[in-house]
Amino acid sequence: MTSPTRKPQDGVPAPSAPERSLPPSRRRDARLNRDRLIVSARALLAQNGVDASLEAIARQAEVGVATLYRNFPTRDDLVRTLYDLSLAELHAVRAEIEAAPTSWDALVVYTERVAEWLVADPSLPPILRRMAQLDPSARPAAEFDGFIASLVARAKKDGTLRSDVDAVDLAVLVTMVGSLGSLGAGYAGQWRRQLSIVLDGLRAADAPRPKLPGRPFNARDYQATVHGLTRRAARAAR
Amino acid sequence: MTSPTRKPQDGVPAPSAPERSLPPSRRRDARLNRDRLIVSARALLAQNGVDASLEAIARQAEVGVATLYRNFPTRDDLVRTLYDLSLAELHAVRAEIEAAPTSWDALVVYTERVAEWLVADPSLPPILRRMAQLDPSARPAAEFDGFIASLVARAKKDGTLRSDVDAVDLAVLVTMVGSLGSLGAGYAGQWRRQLSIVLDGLRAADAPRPKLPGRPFNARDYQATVHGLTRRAARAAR
DNA sequence: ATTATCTATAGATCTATAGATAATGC
DNA sequence: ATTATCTATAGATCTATAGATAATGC
Repeated sequence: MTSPTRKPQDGVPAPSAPERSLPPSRRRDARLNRDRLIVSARALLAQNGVDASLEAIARQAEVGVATLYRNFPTRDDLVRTLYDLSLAELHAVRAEIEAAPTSWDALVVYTERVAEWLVADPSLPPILRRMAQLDPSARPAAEFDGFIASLVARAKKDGTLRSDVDAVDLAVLVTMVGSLGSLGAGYAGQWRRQLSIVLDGLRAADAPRPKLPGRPFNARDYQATVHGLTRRAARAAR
Repeated sequence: MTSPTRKPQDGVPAPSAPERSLPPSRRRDARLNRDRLIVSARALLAQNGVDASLEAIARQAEVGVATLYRNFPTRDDLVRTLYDLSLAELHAVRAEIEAAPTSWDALVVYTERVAEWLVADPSLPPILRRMAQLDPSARPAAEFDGFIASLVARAKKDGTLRSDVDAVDLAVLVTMVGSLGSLGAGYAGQWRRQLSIVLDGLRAADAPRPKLPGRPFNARDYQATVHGLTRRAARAAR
């Protein structure tokens, strides 16, 4: 029943299958091409959304279109593969959370790592949206659910987390901070400041605040960066 | 306080011209068609990004393609028009801010209204991105700049705003909250909770916190809504 | 021998425009 | 009479596949 050929089930992919680029038993050139396709796909999906031209993806990967279709018979197969690969990265976060010394630290690790994951890859938003359409019952963060809920309860009891928020508020806030990835690479680590402010808003009122990380963004760079421009382009245009 | 007259620079529309749908001297049917095109364009840009098919926009507006091209010779003319229309709405916010009794209230009005503006229209993100590419020197919120900066200074002196943030942090946070618009209509007013948490993070540490608005989102609805699904579709898929 | 790649191509859809036809305002 | 709309169409680009050609592993 379970053949060595990968047959992605319609539902959630088995998280036990880390889905390496491909079983290492295949031809070297084939694996290379597939990897190139994945890189190009990430880039073009980030730029043009889920409907990015498949021809363009193949072109950028310096590969014939047919090669793309051989690896990914449909567009959704491609999207699903990118999704699986990204999700595998997220998996590692759980151990990090569990290693945190206090419940509050665990919340910080959770929000920080997940936000970082989102920010680092601007192809994720279109991919996540599409996956949710394909398969609304699949939830990327499902494995975290119960876990985070108990963490939230613990942090409230410890008196570090304000008592009027819940786990969903947290998830929404992380999504929100993660959206700063669309501001472009020039934005660099500034999102940590914003996350820090959000965390201060989540803290119980009497808990002490740490210093904000980084420094305020200068207004000129903000403009350059806010819509995906490089600083150089913005200077040139001015 | 900047000069009342705006340089008629490429792209920055004179704010004195609210750009009504069209000078009322034109043919009735023409105005109607133009309005229909604008509505359809908003819908399809929100759904498919700036590269949405012009043919599809015309089709949805029940109008021939040539009519679209007559009104908007290039895609960018269309985008620019949508941008101008949206920006005109934003203009009204300034008066509201000035009417606020305290500096902190003014900040609340600013963040709330601008976030609301963003959340209400999911076609804005692609439009803003495109406009920034077309014309990097134009800044949608430019008219607010000096104004907000002095507001920030005032709120710090009043001891209501924490002293280690600046106006750009504020702008980024608002953008961030505004991004929740992409979560879909089912999300309704939940973004106000998130904004409220952000505001608490911005408050000076010793200032008292108000209660969060609304109630926590239930986990099931969150899933349904987080990627633009209707609740009904999510239920059906389960 | 097997597996994968590339080239070529059919059919669909899109952009952009020219020319024929219809609706309005004066 | 003027202004706007529609239909039709050329050329570009895209998806998806078939058939010919090349590269690998055993």
